[in-house]
Amino acid sequence: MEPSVETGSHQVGWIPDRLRNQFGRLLSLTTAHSQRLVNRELSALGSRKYHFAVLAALDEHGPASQTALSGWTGIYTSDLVAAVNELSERGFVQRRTDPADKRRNLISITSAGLKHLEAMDETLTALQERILAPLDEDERERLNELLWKVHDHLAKGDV
Amino acid sequence: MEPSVETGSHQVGWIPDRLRNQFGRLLSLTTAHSQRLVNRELSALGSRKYHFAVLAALDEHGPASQTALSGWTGIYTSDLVAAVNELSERGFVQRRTDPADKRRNLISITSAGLKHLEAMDETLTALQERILAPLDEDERERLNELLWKVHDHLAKGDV
DNA sequence: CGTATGTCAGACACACTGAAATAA
DNA sequence: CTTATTTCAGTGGGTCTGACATAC
Repeated sequence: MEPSVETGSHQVGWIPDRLRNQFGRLLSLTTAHSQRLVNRELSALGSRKYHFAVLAALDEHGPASQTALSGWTGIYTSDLVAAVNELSERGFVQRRTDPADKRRNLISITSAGLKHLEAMDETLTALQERILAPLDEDERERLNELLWKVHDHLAKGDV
Repeated sequence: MEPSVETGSHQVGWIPDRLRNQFGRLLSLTTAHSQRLVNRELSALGSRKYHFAVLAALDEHGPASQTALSGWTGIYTSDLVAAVNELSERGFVQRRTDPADKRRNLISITSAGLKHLEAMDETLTALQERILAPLDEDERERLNELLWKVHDHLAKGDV
């Protein structure tokens, strides 16, 4: 009775109304889709989002403590430990104790890390282009603007 | 003795450019925020999104197999097992063998389940209103339209 | 077809250890 | 000035949800 189901990501025919009309669901479905693609691209480079975020922050700001990195990237410090470990194992960052404050670590990006960052950035930029393909420039701007509005509202914690 | 620890999202001042300009990041941040709120509301009702999705599908479609539910909700069948177990433990659904095909389960919603669904629905609708508060009607429509465009493009698997 | 198991990422709360700043 | 207390950075281990694979 049901039309055949494909393998891979599932396809949906009918969707319950209450689900279709839920804005949050549209948001999370779209996010899930695009994050799946992002992860696929990044994992081809042996990385994941945390790595990109940390390297980007280090590149743009310069050496920083883990607490600072946490603040800028939104990654919890406890999760940051693992990310920095992984990055330093691969020689993408260096961790040394801040001489000025011995309880603090100073993380800095290496040239290998910079190269890796650029590779990830290019990949992600190209991917983003493919994801947004159906939208023209105006629409992209509009979408960004509207999303930021909602985001900022949520970030303020009013709701 | 402990001053209460502020829980919640961290505040960001500066954000690295490469992160700020990543559309995928904006998407996932916004989603994360709103999902956090959704989870908070639902968990106050002792539920989570899977429960809502399953009950909504059952309510709108009538008794169905787990495979069908999986297709409509996007929940993997392996995860659906747990969700249906939880729901049936609370008396919100009933699981019985399909007399027409003995290897298939027919899941149906109970009246208690229906009541629970309505409660969740009301909660979520109210929450959605709060989340979208900064947007007027036009903007909401526009945002939905643009998101659907991207979503459908992704769902087609072209990218 | 359904169920059990398991992996992995991400978000998050907590407890703990040193080191630093500060009050007594 | 030097203890005693508090604050703060980093680490570790753990929980939970969600997406997803696979074997029975």
